[in-house]
Amino acid sequence: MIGEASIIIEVSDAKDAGLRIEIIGGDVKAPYGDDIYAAVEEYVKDWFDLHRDLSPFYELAGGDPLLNEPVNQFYGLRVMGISDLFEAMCWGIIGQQINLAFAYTLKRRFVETYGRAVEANGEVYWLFPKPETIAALTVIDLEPLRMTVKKSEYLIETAKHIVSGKLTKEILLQGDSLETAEKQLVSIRGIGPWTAHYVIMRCLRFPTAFPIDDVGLHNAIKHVLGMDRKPTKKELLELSYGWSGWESYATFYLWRLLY
DNA sequence: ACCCAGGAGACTG
DNA sequence: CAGTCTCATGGG
Repeated sequence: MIGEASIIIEVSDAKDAGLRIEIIGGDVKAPYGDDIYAAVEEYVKDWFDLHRDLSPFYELAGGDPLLNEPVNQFYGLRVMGISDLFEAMCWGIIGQQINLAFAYTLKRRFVETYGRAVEANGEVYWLFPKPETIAALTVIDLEPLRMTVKKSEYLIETAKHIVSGKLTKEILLQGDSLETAEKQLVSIRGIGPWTAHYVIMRCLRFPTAFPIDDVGLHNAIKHVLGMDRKPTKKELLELSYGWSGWESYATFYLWRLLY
């Protein structure tokens, strides 16, 4: 989205020339102005976290028993962003305490019920629902999606916070402090430590964000170390001690092992 | 039928 | 503040 206008883009590998980005549809009409191209380029750079130099991470990962394998296997992988705060928070709320398969089902129902469809090259793309739309709902409206009543409440309340203007990406980023942003997020009903760190990782892009309670992270560690159980909190703290400064990247690479 | 899932809030000591 | 209990719905 650029303002209220949607732009559908396709990103592909241009080999030595880097990434190839093509505008394939949306609300904008060709010929596109330089401002459109500039906005798209910046969006993709933020989305792929291309502004970040990963060499310090690869340096520490090389000597880390947990990260050595995934870093070799997925070299070049970056933490993919969710630039829209509402979308990042919703995805975190939806993903709480359910398996990923069901989480994807719920997200699809949510988006295809309350989002906007945009067609390009004969395919339908869904824009994420706007907070104004969700803020106007009641839990009864969300019943058919079959998420828990609590999740419905959390989504609607989060939408209202954003619509009020008191919760924005810019406000969370004021002070450039993970702790400050976390404190604000956790004060919202339905946002606990896991979701706060998930949002700080995917949307605010702090490489130090660390959803340490994440079950996927626990299972990935169990897998890499060949354990017959998940690691305890104490073991997690010890194993992640060397990740300082790059916790979100360590987590993201370990998640990737589970696909 | 059973256990678990990219947790959070309420309650207790 | 740190543990424990409860919740709610579907996947495997």
